[in-house]
Amino acid sequence: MPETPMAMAARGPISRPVPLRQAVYDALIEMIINGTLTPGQHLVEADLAEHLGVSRQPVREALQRLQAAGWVDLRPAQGAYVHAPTVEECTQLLGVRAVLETYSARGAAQHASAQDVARLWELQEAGIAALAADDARAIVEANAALHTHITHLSRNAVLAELIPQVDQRVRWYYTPIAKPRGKDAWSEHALIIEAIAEGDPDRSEALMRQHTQRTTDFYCRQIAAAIGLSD
Amino acid sequence: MPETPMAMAARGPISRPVPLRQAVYDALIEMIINGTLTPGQHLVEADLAEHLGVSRQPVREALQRLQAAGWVDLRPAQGAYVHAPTVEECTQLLGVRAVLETYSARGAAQHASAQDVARLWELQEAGIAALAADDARAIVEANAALHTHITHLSRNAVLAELIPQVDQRVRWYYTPIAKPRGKDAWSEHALIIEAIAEGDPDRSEALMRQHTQRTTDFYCRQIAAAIGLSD
DNA sequence: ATACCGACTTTAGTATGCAGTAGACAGTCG
DNA sequence: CGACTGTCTACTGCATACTAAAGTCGGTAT
Repeated sequence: MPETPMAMAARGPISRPVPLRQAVYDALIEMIINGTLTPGQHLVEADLAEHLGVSRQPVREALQRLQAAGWVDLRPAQGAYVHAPTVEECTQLLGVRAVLETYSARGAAQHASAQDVARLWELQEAGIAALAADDARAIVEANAALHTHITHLSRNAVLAELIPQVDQRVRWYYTPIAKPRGKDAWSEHALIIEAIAEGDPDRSEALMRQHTQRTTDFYCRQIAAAIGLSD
Repeated sequence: MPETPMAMAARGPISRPVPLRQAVYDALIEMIINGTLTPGQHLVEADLAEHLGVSRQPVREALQRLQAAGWVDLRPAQGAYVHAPTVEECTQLLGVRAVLETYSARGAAQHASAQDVARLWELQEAGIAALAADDARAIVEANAALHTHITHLSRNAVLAELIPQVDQRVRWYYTPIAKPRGKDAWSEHALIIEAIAEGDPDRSEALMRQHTQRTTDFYCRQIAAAIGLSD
């Protein structure tokens, strides 16, 4: 069966222009994360549109999604404002993340194949490397990649849809404290991966709960310290 | 036929004061729940716009949000399709709901005032009444109201933002089995409220876990039975 | 001097128009 | 008769134009 010269299809459909609304969405998140847009700032549709070189339409659609994801607050007849997270909110967010990640670790232990586990170890390596390189951005990225993959392994589409919403915001808040937390975090990751590899849901769950709890505690202590200093 | 805004009277006109996109959003969810729009159906923006008596713009924005909430699938350059939930997905959704509700019950036990508890008992009464009246729709509504209020009591804004996304969909899938599950469910509710009233986080959590787990199990058995019958 | 009222400006909300693309159908060639 | 290709249609994606409302500033009257 000479499957015609369609063999090139393996190359995938040629680079498709990403929908503008998606590009705008990504661009705005990037701007929020790197501080170009500061919390509380009023986002004027026309300005964003001009700055990004598109019309207001894609900007509006992106803002809708950003609201749904909790990045901006959309006040009726008044426009969009970059969401200003409070300390309580960060704590709450970390709490919710903990619960979801814990659940996802359980699922991962039940469904992961040997190959999946191998991939986890690869990501673990990358994290260790980032830690050694002392690159905060890379650490956070590797952390997100590992957790995302665990979520994926749980084979739960709903979870996979929900967690990124939470996780991306955690990533934003978490960046400043990624370095000091890093060392312990990656040791704990190793234990979790082992539990998943053994297919032990209870232990995976317990370890992940401990891990996320410690991250939350660490974050709270850092915040408390920071407030203590600034006051 | 000539464009007459009266044609859409069947689905009711849209009240102007609230943003159109919001009205359209609600109207579409209602249509999906009550079956006017069937799973898998292709939603043509222009058609919806005409039927609701608005332009395509608010319809587009509503569809964006509907995708974010998991009600429709938005395929690039092809439009919106009513999401067709699979059995696995329902199970997964119920699983995620379970962990979120469990977490929220713990929070509620830690924060609820006597007044909050009184409100819970009122909602419980309403649920019992709906059960007695044998009104499936009212049962589901009362159930949602009770769970929503518990979520609120946990004083967790992130949770309060996330759960409705999940819960509204659960509500959709759950309606058919609400009646047989109702009796036990409301007895369990009473126990949970008691635990919250006593401010006992561990017991509240355990009871809610049990409650949601039983609901999930019940749902799975019903589905299995339905498949068994139809095969 | 201050408080209230009204026009003005700015910006979100909504409608419509245009172009690009995917899918369907029919005509044509092997 | 079957498969391929060219065309045709219908829909989405994006842009622009218009409308309505909220906020602001200046003026006037008390």
